[in-house]
Amino acid sequence: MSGYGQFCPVAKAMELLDERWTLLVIRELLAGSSRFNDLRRGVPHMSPALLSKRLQRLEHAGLVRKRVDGARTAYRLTQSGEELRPIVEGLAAWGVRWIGELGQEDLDPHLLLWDMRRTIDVDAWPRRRTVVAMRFTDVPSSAGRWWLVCRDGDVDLCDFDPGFDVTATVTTRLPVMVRVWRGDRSWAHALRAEELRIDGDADAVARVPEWLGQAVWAGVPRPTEAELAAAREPALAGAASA
Amino acid sequence: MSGYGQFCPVAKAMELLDERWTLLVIRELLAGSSRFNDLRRGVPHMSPALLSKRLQRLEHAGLVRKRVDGARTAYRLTQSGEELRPIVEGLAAWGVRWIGELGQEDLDPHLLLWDMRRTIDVDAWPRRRTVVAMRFTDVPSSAGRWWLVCRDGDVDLCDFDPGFDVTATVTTRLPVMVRVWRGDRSWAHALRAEELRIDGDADAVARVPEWLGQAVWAGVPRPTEAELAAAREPALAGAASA
DNA sequence: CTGTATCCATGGCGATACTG
DNA sequence: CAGTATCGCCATGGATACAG
Repeated sequence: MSGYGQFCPVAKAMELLDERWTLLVIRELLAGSSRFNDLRRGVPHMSPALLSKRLQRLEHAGLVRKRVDGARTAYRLTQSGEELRPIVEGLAAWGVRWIGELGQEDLDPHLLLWDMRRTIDVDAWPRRRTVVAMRFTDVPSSAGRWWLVCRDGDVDLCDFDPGFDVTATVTTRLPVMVRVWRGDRSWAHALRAEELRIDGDADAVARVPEWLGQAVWAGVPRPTEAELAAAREPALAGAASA
Repeated sequence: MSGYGQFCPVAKAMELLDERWTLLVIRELLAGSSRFNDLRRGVPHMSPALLSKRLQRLEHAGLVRKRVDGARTAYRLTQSGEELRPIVEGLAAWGVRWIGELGQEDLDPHLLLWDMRRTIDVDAWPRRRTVVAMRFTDVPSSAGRWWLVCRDGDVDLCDFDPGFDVTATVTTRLPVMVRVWRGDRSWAHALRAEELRIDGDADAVARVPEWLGQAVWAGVPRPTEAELAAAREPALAGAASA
């Protein structure tokens, strides 16, 4: 008996969606990944066996359609899966508003850069090859140096020096970069506080914040002071006087 | 390591919300239940130990505030918890649209009547005492007979004959009533198909569907034929023509 | 009424290795 | 590249009994 024994549509939905990893896989599909290994990159700590199992289950439930084209396989959301987009976006907004504390183990530079890479608005970048290097001073060098290579509307992410001239270098600590990416801090704020440095061609330096931007959900308004105060008391408490 | 190791706000939200039962407890709180035993009634197969544990965890995470008033305890959602309402409603709408198949074990008459009872719009009922009996022909008599007693803006649910005059009696099979309640079928449709009968005072009989109504989420539009067809193919497949 | 304590079985899931 | 196979643990949560 793994179900809830309820006809309530929330219960029926959660029978499918509350399994560990499932909604993150859907998040990846919503973000546009369709290859097995691209999906894996978005959920690094998930074993391939489990990812496979989840995809099968989602396909069985009609949220995902698998298509094999020769040697390649693609997973796409169906209409049903696509309609989870507002829910996943709502969860992102809720999470960014109300879960501010991150553990050290949540700070994965690989995931951060992978997310940057796919979010980057290439049209804001110069047409000619532009390389932004990123250096995390608090991370072992193997995961502490990254290169974003943008050329002609295409972005590549390298964890090794690709050898091209570096247009600008961002140097900071990983938690700072995550905070900026999440939108908890602005680029300007981090720069002013000297928690983050950008070096290189003067013209490029000024434009790096715009080039890299922030996560798509970073703009969600945070709780106001009044809301934080209210959060310490029940909402709509229903006349607590006396 | 029970977390996801991701700073993504969806992942952080799901670390909390993807635990079994959690979102159903939140659903109950959103519906207005605040007493431990009222909450229990909404999640009948959940052990009290687990409910207690979940409430503690939600309180710890700041979604719920516990208040003890003398011998009674009340759990209320905070602002943070309250802001999950659109997400839970979205899940309900999604579930009702895309998960139509219910197992026999999902058809719980107790839950159905409990949901009816709390949804009923008492203002639509007569002011004088009105009793609607419900009889499920396919359910063992112990859970097959119910009485909704409405008087002066108050509704009571009984699983035993309260002894009052019965104004009208609904007789049907449980799956039919659930379908009607979910909005998969209308009262009128079920009556016409003779899957459901209403007996009693002629005037009352005509008004029972209006008195009982349907679940709040029953009105969600179902997938059109075109959408169902599309559901069999990937959404936004991105030019599949060779 | 509002929980807590305890016990135990299950199976989900993490880890690793391996294949077409 | 796209998965499957296998193994074993331990935490999750189901069941029951009991307490303030």
